[in-house]
Amino acid sequence: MNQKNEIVNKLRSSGLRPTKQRVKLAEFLFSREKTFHFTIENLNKIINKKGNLETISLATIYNTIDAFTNAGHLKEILTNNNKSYFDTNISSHHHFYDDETNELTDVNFEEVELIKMPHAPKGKKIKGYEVIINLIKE
Amino acid sequence: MNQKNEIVNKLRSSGLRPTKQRVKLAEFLFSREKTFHFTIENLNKIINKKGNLETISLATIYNTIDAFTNAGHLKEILTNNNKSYFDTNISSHHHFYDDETNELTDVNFEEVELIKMPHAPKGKKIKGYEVIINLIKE
DNA sequence: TTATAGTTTAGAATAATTATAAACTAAACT
DNA sequence: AGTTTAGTTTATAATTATTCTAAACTATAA
Repeated sequence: MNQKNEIVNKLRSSGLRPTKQRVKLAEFLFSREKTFHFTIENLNKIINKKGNLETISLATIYNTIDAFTNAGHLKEILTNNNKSYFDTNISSHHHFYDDETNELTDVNFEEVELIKMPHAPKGKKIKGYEVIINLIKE
Repeated sequence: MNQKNEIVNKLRSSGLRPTKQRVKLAEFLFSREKTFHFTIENLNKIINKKGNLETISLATIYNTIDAFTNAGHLKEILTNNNKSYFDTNISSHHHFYDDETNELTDVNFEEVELIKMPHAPKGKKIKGYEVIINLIKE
């Protein structure tokens, strides 16, 4: 019950009522060692797989993931295949993107090093940066 | 007629028949000084705006942009808003991405310099990389 | 000049996402 | 605890972006 409390607090402190659905999704997403990349389609399949008694509607999955993303608990990943990808690793890090399989893999922040960076346009400042490394078959 | 010949050759040499539609789109996209970012929706609106006599069907715009992209004449841009963006600047370059307005701006390749890069996973090789610099209001 | 293989087209089909509005529920208020 | 209310969930419809289909068309090779 301790982990559940943590989750509930996390939700509360970002202004999200800890509903059954949100708690379930938060537990699923945020109680893991390794980073998790997913699309809504993926997540929906896992959460609502045949035989599961407590299902969550697709609309709620969309709403919840959106809410988690806005609250900064998930990071949206940039791709070019018009599906939204999310990442449970919200710390600054980079990605391999396999152009052939559309697979994403994390690259630790320290594995990439930039030594030159442009100035931000007027009125803006640099919040961070992300490197996407495109892979193809050898 | 000289510019048109260049376009026709460009198409031919990438295995694309220089049809009326392709030539028109290629002229529109590739005869410009400055880089051009667009979505299919944008392009369709411009090409088929009311009163135009030579219109091009939406399906053909999709097909053509796809063909141009595969031929390497356009670059697909990474985003998180489930629409495909294309860039007439195919040279390796990077982007500013304004998290608040979702606006993209080009950053010249030379303005970013990487000195450390991870190894590609087994069986894969690095095809290229792109740096996205996230901006926020100052 | 004809055949053919590639292309265009309108419209249907699909996929991803967002909107709607009724039923439900967590939290606030007696 | 019981009631209210404002936020949430849900099934379903609607919308948006994209891909498919198959018939009509056209650039090119024979």
